[in-house]
Amino acid sequence: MTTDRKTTTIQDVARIANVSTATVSRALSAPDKVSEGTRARVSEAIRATGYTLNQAGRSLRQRSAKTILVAIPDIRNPFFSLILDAIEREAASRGFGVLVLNLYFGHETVRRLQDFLLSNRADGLLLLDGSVDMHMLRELAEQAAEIPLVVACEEIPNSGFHTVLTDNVEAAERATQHLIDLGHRKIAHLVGPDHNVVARERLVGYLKALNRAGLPALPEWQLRGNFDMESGFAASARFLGVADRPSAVFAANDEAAIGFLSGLRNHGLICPRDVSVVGFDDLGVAAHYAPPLTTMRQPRETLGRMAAEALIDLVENPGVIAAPLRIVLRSELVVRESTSRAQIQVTAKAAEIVAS
Amino acid sequence: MTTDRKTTTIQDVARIANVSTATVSRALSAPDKVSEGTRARVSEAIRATGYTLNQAGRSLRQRSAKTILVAIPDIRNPFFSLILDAIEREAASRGFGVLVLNLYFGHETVRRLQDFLLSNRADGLLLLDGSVDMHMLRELAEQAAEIPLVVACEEIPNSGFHTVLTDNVEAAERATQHLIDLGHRKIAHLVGPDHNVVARERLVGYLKALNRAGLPALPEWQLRGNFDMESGFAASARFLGVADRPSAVFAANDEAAIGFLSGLRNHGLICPRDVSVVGFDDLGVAAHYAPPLTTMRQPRETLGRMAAEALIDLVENPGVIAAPLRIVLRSELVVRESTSRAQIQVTAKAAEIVAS
DNA sequence: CGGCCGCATGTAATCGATTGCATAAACCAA
DNA sequence: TTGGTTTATGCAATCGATTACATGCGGCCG
Repeated sequence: MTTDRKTTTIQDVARIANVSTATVSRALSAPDKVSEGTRARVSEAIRATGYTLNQAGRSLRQRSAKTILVAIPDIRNPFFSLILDAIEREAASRGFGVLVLNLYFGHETVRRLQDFLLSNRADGLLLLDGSVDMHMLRELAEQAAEIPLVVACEEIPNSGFHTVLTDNVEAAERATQHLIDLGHRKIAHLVGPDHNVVARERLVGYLKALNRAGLPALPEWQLRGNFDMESGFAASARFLGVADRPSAVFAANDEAAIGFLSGLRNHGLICPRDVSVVGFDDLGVAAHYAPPLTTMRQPRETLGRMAAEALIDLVENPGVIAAPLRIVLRSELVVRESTSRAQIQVTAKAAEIVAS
Repeated sequence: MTTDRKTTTIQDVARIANVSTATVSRALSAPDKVSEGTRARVSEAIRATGYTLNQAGRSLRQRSAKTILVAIPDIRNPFFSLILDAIEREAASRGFGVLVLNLYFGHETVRRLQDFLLSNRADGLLLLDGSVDMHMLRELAEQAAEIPLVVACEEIPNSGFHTVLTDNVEAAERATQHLIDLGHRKIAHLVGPDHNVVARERLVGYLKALNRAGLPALPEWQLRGNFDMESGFAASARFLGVADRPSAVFAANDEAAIGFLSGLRNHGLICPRDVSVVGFDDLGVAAHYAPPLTTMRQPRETLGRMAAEALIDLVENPGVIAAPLRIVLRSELVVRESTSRAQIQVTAKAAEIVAS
C-alpha cells in the first residue's frame, strides 16, 4: 500500500504519532513505560507507515545482533540437518537469527569465525564439531574470551567451554554390548576419522565393551574410515580380507554402516545372516534401509534445542552462568534387523579364543 | 595479546596511526586512495590494536548487511543440504554471510521473511521452495518490490522472479521414459504433495511420457504422498491393493522411493524383479541403497551455486539485470539396479491394453 | 611566474535506534 | 496548600563506520 522508496524510520513514525522518537522506541521495546493512549497512536502510526525496525541501527547502539552463528563441519552431512533444524526453531522462537558457516580447516577458518563474532554480526557461537583442532580453539578462546560459546556434539577436554553432548563412550559401549549379547565374539569396528573426538570416543567405548566381556580386540578389526558411505564401502573390502573374519561390526556412524552394508552385498554377503551391523545416529534412512538398521539414536532435536537454549541464555544474560555448563544426553539403542544372534559355530569358535 | 574489554574502533586505529578515521576507512575499503606510507601505518595500527570492523556500523551507513537470507521449507530434508552447502560456499567466497530460515506456512512466515529483509539484516532472499503459496508470494512481492530475490528449485509462474531451476517436467518425462524403454507398460507414480509446484511438474512429466507412448494412465496408479519416506512406505500398501498392479513405479523423489521400496520388501516383493522403481534427486544414499537406486540426479551444487551467484550479483549491482533471469539446468538419469526389463508376460498384457 | 589540476587527507554530517538525564504533569499525603 | 514522589515524555548524545565536501600541497603547462 505505502510506497517504501525511502525506508521509513522511527522518525517518520514519531512525526505521524506526534511524539518523540524516544517514545516510539519505548513503545516498541518497553510498552509498559508509555501511556495507553500514546501506545495506540504509535501502533497506528506504525501500521500506517509500514515501519519496520532497522536492525543495523539497533545493533549498533545495543551492541547485539540478535543472531547466533552456527559452525558446522559439513552441512551436507544429514546428521547435522536435524540439529540445525532444532537450533533454528529454538532461535526463531526467541527472536534470534541463525547464520550458518561451513567449517573448513586451517586458521583461515578461525579468522572467519572471528570476523563474524568480533564484528558484531553474531552474538554467540554454537560449534557443532568433532574435528576442531586444538590450535584453532585455543586461538579462538583467547581472542574471544568474552564471547558466548557453546560446543555441541563434542567434548573439548579441559576447555572450560559450555557443552551439550551425548555420552559417546557409553553409547558405543552399549552398542557393542548389544552385539556381545547376541553372542558375537569377534566384533569389528568402523572407526571414524582420526582427528575427530567423537570418533575416538566411540572407539574407546567399543574397546571398553570388548574388554569388559573379556573378548579379543585385534587391531586389524579396527577399520579406519571417514564417517561417510564411501569409506564404509571401502572398508568392506578390507573387512573381507581379514584372516579370522568377525561376525559383527559396530560402525561409528550410520553412513559408514550403510556404505559397509552396500559393500558387503556387492561381495555376496548377507546382513544379518553373515554379518551383523550396528550403526550410530539413527539417520532417517536407517529405518527404511534394507535391512532396517540397528543403531544408536542420538536425541538430535533435543541436543540442538538445548544447545541453542544454552547459548541464547548466555547471550541474554552474560555472566550469570558461573560454572561451565555440561549437559549430557542419553542415546537410545534402536534394534532393527541388521543384527541377529551369532551362528552357533561362531560362538563355539569364539569360546575357544576366549579360553586360550 | 591485547585485551579487548572495550571493543577497538576505527577511532583507536586512527589515533595510533596518526591519521583521521576517514583515512583508515579508505585504507580498508579503497586502498588505492591512500598513499603507500599511510597504508602501511594503518595496517600496522590495525595489527597492533587487533581491530575488527563493526559490521553494524557499516551496515547502518551503507544500508547493506553483506548477508543473504536462505529460506528453506524443511532443513531436515537432505535434498536441501547440498544446495545449502553450495550456497554457503559461494556466499562465503564473496564475503557474504548466510542466514537460514525454516519456512513454516501461513502469513506468519511472510512476516518473518519481511522482518529480516526490511530490517536490513539481509540484503536479499533466496527462496528454496516448491510449496510457497501464492498469497504469500504476492504479499512478499508487493512489500518488498525492491528486494533482490531469487527463487531456486521451483518455478513460480508469471511471477517475474529470477529463477534457477531444473526442468522437472522434462526430467520426469525422461525418468518415466526410462521405464517405458525397459518394456514397462503399467507404470505408477508416487505423487508429491498437492501444493508443491515441483510435485505437480513431475506428475505432468510422468503423464506426458505415458501419453506420448500411448500408454494408459489410470488414476489409481497415482499414489499421493508427501516427499518423505513414511509416505512412500504408506503408498506401498495402497500399491499392493491396486487391481491391475503396475510393474514399475516412478517416485517423485528418492525419499518416497526408498520408503516405498522398504514397504515392498515388507510385503515380500523384490525390486527390481517384481517392481522397477526410479527415484528423483540422487540423494547420497541412493547409490548405496539395496538395491542401488535408479534416479534422476539434479545438479544440486550447481543449482545452489548459481542461485547464490545470481542473488549476490543482484545485490551488488541492483538494476543491471533487466529481464527476469531464468536459468534451467539439466538433470541426469543415473541408472542403477532398481530398474530392470519388464517380464515378458507383462509386456504382452500391456500390449493388449494398448491395443484395446 | 601564475593558474590549474589532481592527489592525499581531514572535517563533519550521516545512517537509525536507544537511553541517560531533564522536565513537566499528575498524584498523593500531610 | 505544599512538598515530594511517580509517571510520561522529550532532548540530545551515542553507537562505529562511511563519504560528500573542503583543504592544502606539489607539479605541470602555458
